[in-house]
Amino acid sequence: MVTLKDIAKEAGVSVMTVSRVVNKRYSEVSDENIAKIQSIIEKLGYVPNSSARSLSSKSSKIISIILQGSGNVLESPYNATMLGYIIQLVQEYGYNAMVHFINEYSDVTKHLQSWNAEGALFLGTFDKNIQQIQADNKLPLVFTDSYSSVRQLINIGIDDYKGGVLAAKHFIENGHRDFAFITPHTSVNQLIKQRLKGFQDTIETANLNLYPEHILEPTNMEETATRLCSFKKPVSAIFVAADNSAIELMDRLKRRGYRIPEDFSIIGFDNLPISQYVTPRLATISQDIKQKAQFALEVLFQHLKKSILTNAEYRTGC
Amino acid sequence: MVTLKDIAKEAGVSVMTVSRVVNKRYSEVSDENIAKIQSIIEKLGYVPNSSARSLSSKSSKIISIILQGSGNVLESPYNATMLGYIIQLVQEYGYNAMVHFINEYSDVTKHLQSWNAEGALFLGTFDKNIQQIQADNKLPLVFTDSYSSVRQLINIGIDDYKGGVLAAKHFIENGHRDFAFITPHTSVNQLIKQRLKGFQDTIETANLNLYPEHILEPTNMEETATRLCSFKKPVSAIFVAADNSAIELMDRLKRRGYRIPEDFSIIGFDNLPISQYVTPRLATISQDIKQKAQFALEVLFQHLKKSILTNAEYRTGC
DNA sequence: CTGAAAGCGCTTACAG
DNA sequence: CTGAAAGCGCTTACAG
Repeated sequence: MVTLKDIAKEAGVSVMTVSRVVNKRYSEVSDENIAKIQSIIEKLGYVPNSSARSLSSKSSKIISIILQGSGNVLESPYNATMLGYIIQLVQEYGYNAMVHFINEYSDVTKHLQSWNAEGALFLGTFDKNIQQIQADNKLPLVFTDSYSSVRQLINIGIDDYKGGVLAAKHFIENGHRDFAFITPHTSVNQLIKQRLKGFQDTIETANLNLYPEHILEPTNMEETATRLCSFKKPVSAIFVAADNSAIELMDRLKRRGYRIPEDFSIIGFDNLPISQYVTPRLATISQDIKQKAQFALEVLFQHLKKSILTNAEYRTGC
Repeated sequence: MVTLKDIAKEAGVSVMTVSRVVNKRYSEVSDENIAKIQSIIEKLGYVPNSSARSLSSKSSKIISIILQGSGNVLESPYNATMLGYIIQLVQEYGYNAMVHFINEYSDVTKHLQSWNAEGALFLGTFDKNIQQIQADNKLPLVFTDSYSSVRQLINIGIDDYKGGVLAAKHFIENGHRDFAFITPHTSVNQLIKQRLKGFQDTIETANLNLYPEHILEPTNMEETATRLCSFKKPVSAIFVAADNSAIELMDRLKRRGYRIPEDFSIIGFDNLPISQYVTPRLATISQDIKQKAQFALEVLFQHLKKSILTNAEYRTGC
């Protein structure tokens, strides 16, 4: 491994002079030395040791990306797409992405402190633990899709309530009167509840009803399909709060001989690419994942620069 | 930040004694001190500094995962699923996952050396640069889906050739005589060529033909659909070497009024969950992504332990 | 069983 | 413009 010392010896200067060149502090070094040192760096293939840098400068150039959930969380296209954009952007900002899948919340602090991460980005549901995480970690923390009531919080989300409103309006305008709401496989969190609330409020404003027994939290889509088809008061309009689940449900219903959208009209959420390849195309509430990632990183680096933690709440449309 | 020194002072011992407890070298410390130190660690919430460890011990506990490709590579369900399993496993082994998206191959060395990664795992096409990467980095490197001719190489792949054979056999057994082969959107690499070769060889062994003009490398599926429908010698059996692309093509053909499988029979590759939710269900060559990830990590850690780099080639069935 | 010394590769802060 | 000193938090290697 080539070190500053090796370069210094070869160039006949001190390590400090080499360090200055490596860090592009050119105004502090003579042109002659800059040229000489750069050519030696090139020749020897010097790569700075990030651990040493992190240790001495307290700046690790690491952004931790923390995903909550069970099993392979990247099987969810939403998580995968979001994570992909985030890593791309972290790299563009000149940082390194360390990815952690989390179950125990105490692990968050462990990971962040252990690597001296400069900032962290959270995907998934952390609502109940945000306060603790914030108390333990004094670095910029950006949450996504959170509905925590913590006041001092940076969150990037969409207007999930409005998503529910849009779904309900669409159904009502198309003459539907009997609705169901299906939560996705993932845990039922505040985000889902917001979508439900927007849906429900809009239905009730139109003097219609979303019956409690028509709100399902499936663990199993096959069973959900069975229940949907055996309601005493049949429904015609189904809002499934995530495309994945909507597509699976649609498949089950079709295999039972029901026609979509004649027998059941379905609206999903996310507008994943795949929702356009099923038959019929899935109607869905769209959200711009790329923009969400961009926002999240912008805010993160803004706070990283300023080192000021202020309250912030950002929501984009859908 | 709490350090070894803080704990040592509080416990009235040297940092070495604390270090031994932190590293669970209990046989070297008195029971009394173990208990005392552990309780202080707990009380103060001590987390070891990984940079310092990495610097002094040369063991970073970092596995770099390197993805090649352009744009958001995690929009590919294959990449996302694979990465998800890999990260899960890296964590289970007690290591940390650093993820890098790569375009320039020189960046590989930069990243690996900079963080003193203990091992690296590669997703995507690196064939032409494997030799260089290996020469520059003396740590266990595990490639996936590679068909490099480099002799000293650890690779985890499936039998892509056999995948092509299976597709051809299925078509032939079902009476098809006119075939097309479509490469996926991604770059045409050796892996795709193997699938093609297996397909082509099997067709020719059956005294049938896969005409060169029926092998398409689409940049645009709409255009591909147009070309498929305007062949002078029409085809009935289409092998698309990735599910994503197969599903998109199927959609285009259906929208033009063609019936699947009556007008065109299609086989994909990967058996992604989504292939079972399109109508009709996509016939596809299955590969076990989870098992591939498990193999990859097993081999990586095997070599990490032994610190011996031997030749190895692993292929699972499909 | 315990600890003092040296060092990992870098940066900060200072003196010149 | 340049460099010697000290230190970041830990581990290795040794002495006792």
